[in-house]
Amino acid sequence: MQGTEYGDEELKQAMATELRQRLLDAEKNHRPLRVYCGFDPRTSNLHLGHTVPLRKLRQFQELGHDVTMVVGNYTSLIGDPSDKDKLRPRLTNEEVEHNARTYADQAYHILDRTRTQIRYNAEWLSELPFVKLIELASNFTLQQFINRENFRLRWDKGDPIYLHETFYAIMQGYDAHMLRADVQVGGTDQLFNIVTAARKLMTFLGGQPNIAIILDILPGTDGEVKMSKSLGNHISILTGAEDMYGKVMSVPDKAMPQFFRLITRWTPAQVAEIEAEIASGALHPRDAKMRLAREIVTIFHDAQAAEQAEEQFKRVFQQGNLPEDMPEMALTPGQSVLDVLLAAGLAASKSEARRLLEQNGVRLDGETLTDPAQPFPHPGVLQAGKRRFVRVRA
RNA sequence: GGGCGGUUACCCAAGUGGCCAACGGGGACUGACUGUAAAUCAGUUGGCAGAAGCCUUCGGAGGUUCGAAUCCUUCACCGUCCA
Repeated sequence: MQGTEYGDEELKQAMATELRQRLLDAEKNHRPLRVYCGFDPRTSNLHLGHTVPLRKLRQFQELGHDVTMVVGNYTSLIGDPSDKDKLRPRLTNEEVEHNARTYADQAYHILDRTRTQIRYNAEWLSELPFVKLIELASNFTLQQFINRENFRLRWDKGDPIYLHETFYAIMQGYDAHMLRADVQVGGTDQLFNIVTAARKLMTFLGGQPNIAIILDILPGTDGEVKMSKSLGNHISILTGAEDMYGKVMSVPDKAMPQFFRLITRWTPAQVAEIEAEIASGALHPRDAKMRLAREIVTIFHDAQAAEQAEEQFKRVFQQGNLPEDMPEMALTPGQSVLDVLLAAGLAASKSEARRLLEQNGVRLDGETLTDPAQPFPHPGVLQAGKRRFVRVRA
């Protein structure tokens, strides 16, 4: 249950107990548990936040259970209202197909490809007759939806809540039923969909309700709010080793516990040990974070890349030396400092370049430049701010 | 279908004829401090020129005016109440 967050101790205990019981039953019948997690085919570029449920699925795989990723190509007609307040345009089948494939490819950084099944929920949802939907919907009241926090907020603000958004939970519940899922994994934003909707529907349809594994939300690089691309605080899993390492290091200390639990391969015992060392002062928080960064880069690249990224990090940021690789540009005769900043892509406009200069944010071979109009002094390493470098060649 | 309200820069949000490139907050960027932390402090945050100044921007189009984000007309979208 590492990394779970139910927001309610009783629910957590209930789920833990039920999971234990289900494991015993499964063992008795010599079958693995059917574990699933849905994903939204709207995204295909995964960041670390997306890997949280994947990590949990992986743990189940390692224990020998069956794992299914459900591509929500039918539910995406709605868009999960759990964390959104706007409708999104419908995707074409090709887009869904493409996103699903790239999503899966990235997911296999974590999941065992040979033990993962992929299903599309249009398979059963597109054939759900209206009369069946009526039956399913009759299990819920409007009050349940209105009391749900994210609808509640919108209700109170006077924002629209569309009728069809209430279908989402029902559809997800039906997915669980069709898969005869034992366990469903999701973030805290899925609490309602899993616990209220899916379990109820599964029971109604004559099956056993699935057990909810509700995972805590991974904060972004700001350490404050959930990692999300639109908030700009994400770490893409496709980013380079050095960038990934550096971004992990920029995460505030207070977010480390969540990173430890949610995205590393570490066991609860290992996490406890590191945290104890930090608490006792035996381990500097910075060094703990370096271990974390190294672990994360190792997962998405490999151990060698992680080591190199760490060396580069030490060289550039701890010792103030230059990075090994940096973009290059050729100097054109007659270019001013301003021209070069622009041409090197270190500033988006001349005004921005001037600002950088005024704020002492520009260095050439370590020497601060301030005059925008002066001819570019000489080839060398041009630096804007702390972390952007360009090698200017003659 | 009717009444009322809304649409402002990356986001939220002030501004109701000139003092508005547009208050404030968030975010972002730069500097100091540091563990590339975090927190804190200071500065910057449309473009061109950088001295003055000029240009583009406040949902779209048109109009009134010496002058509009601010007034009028119209269109679009959104919300809300009533039906």
